[in-house]
Amino acid sequence: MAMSSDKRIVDFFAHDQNPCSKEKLCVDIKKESTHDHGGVSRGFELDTGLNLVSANTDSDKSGVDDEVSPNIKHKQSSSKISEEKRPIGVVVPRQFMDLGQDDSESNEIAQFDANKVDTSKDFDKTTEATKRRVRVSVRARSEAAMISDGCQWRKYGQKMAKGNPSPRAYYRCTMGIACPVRKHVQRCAEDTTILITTYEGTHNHPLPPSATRMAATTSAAASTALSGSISTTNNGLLGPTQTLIPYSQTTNATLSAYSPFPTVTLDLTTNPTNPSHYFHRPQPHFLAPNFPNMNQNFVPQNLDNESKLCGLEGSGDVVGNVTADPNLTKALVAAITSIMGNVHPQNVTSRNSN
DNA sequence: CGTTTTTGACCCGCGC
DNA sequence: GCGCGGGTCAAAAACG
Repeated sequence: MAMSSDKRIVDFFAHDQNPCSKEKLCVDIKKESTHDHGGVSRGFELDTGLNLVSANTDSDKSGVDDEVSPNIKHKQSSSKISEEKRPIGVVVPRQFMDLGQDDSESNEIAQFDANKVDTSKDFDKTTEATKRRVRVSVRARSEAAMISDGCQWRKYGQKMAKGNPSPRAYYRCTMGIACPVRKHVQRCAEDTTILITTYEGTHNHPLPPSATRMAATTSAAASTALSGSISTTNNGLLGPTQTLIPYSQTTNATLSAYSPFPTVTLDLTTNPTNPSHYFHRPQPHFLAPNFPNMNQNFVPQNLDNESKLCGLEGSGDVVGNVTADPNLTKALVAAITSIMGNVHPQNVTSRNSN
């Protein structure tokens, strides 16, 4: 796949006919990686249609397999996922980039064509698709092997990821029968006290209250991240419109394009007492839930230079100029809700800049 | 003895 | 086409 220079339309709607949205989504892909260590960039065009993750909106293909036991569907799911890989990234967190690479040729503009958008189409369907594909990555300081999020997990694999001395552990949700939700846990390469947990999939069972509270924060994070207008900038820092999700004023949420899936990154390690360290836009209306059942070793701390430790510094972090579609926000919130549990409505925000 | 973890092997997608 | 790397499987080991 030509990654560094091709522009392509990501057609989120199979029945894209109604150009009801005039939103313009300009994405300047400075750098993007499909892996934590990667450095391959991709330019792309985005529709702000709601099928965030799948250009193939064939519901027969997207709606069933994920409900089947991954043990049974493994061979199919692998190829299917790749088939549906479509970038939707808005912000590429520097911490997930290969800091050593300088992919200058990848600095390109991908422009969203509003005429290709149809936000009136089948929101439910597209939301369902999104539920299954959006990833939520949580960065938190923890001495434990993984943070307690209210769900039960069974480890099914472990791998050494390139560029990171710490192994990546793979877990599968065991709270429900054949629950397709998975997560992987890995320590930050630059700061091993930081635990990076990435969730993917849709729970097919009720979640305990603790998981629900987690969901509230992650969902709000995604919502707020998406509601922001992110200017195209490569100024070397998280951009001036980088969105802060105030989980006790310690959460930094970004929507990442590094993954083949849209990925919301919740950074619970950032410094709340030094807001100038980041360039966050406050969201005073947000009601930050707590994590009462978090593992006691899970201690979000006020640490300066955290972003540097994790590689946040450098250029190319903010790559997008995004005007979030409220429906886009809803879709992503729904996705995270499905991953983490229910969301308190008051925590869901969206802003339509048009 | 049932469940969970470990770990080497395997599959698949992607980049070269 | 080949190699690399991520993700998963599944048998064996460990655990409770």
